[in-house]
Amino acid sequence: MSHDILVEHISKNAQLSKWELTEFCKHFQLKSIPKKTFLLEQGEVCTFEGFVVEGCFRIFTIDKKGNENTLYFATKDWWLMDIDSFMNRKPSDLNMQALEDSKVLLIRKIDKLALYESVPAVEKLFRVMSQKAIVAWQRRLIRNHSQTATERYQHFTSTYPNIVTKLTDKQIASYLGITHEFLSKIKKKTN
Amino acid sequence: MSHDILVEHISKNAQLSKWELTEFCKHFQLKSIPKKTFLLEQGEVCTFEGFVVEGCFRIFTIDKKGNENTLYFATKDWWLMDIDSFMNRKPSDLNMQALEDSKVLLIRKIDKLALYESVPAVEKLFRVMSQKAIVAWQRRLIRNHSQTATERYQHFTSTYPNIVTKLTDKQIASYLGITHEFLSKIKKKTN
DNA sequence: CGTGTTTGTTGAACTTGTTCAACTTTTTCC
DNA sequence: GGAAAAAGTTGAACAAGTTCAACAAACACG
Repeated sequence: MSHDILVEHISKNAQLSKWELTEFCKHFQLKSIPKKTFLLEQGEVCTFEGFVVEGCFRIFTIDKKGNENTLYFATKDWWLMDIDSFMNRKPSDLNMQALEDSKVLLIRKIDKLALYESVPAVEKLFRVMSQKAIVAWQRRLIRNHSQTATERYQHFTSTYPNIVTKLTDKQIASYLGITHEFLSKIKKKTN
Repeated sequence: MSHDILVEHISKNAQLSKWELTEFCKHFQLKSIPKKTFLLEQGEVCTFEGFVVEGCFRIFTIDKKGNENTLYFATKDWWLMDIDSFMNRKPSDLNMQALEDSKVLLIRKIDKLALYESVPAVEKLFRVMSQKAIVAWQRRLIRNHSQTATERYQHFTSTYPNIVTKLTDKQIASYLGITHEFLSKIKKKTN
């Protein structure tokens, strides 16, 4: 059952009682997202949070120059949210697109907010997960500053070998912050 | 009184009752940190969290190649913490150094953890602050990928004009992820 | 199954940013 | 106030990464 994956995931970040787990999970609805579909598109207000059960998403933004910039890839066990848009009801800068047929557990904003009130442990859960996320973002920034594109590519492929297989080189390049032509040259050299 | 600054700051992120505010604040001790002093040094385990009341800190890491990489600068109203080290009792990768005579409000880890239990609103407070921080880290990453060093320098100086005046060009360059020689050339060109 | 579209490759010229070294200016601190 | 140290400047040679264009390979889909 898909909720089991969610339960297992959150249990790594906070201890919730059986009742709390049930309360938490019951607001999440399973939804199938076909390949190439956008779960969220730049300009829309994000009114949900999602947890990937199956498949893969790319979260990216398109800047003024028209370049795609990939923030992250989300496979099983990753969260999909645009915090800024969700919190402040503002149009999102992000696109969330399924790279293959996928399944997500979705919670509506109204239910999420109610959950914070009715199950205080959910505050801790998201506090802890958010703090872990900060650490990850900080580390990625440091890597971007201290490593070459080649090193970053190697780090990415060795850290996420199972995600890499689902991606095109173009998508990987937009995650690393380089052109896909240059990634092609990197791959040639390191072979 | 220095606690007033803290109260004002947290009130922007969560609504705490008078009692909760008092409970929260009473665990913070004011400490003066002379210029150039390290509040935390790479390799130590971080057992506190700090809130800057006065002065300025630089939070940076030194990588294997010996290069300094500045994560952020913290002036009045900013938090000082190494989440990873604090949460997981692991040696920190970070240095927190006062750039001028500074004052911080410090809370010990043991008190912070107790506070999460005794004042649940503190969970929400740090959940909200952490989520805001994630948004900021994501934005910075996108900027690093989509903008040139010149654009990033201009963004930094216009976003933090009051911090810039406290910094050397070397420190700014290490924040932008470029060499100080190149920053010097950028400044010459844009004049 | 084939054809149109997207993805990947390669090279040449170019831009951005680095390195090193020599020098000047500013700050530190006794 | 003056010597030493740190920070900033500049130029030349270099390395990393981009751009554009042309072509090849892979994939999508009616």
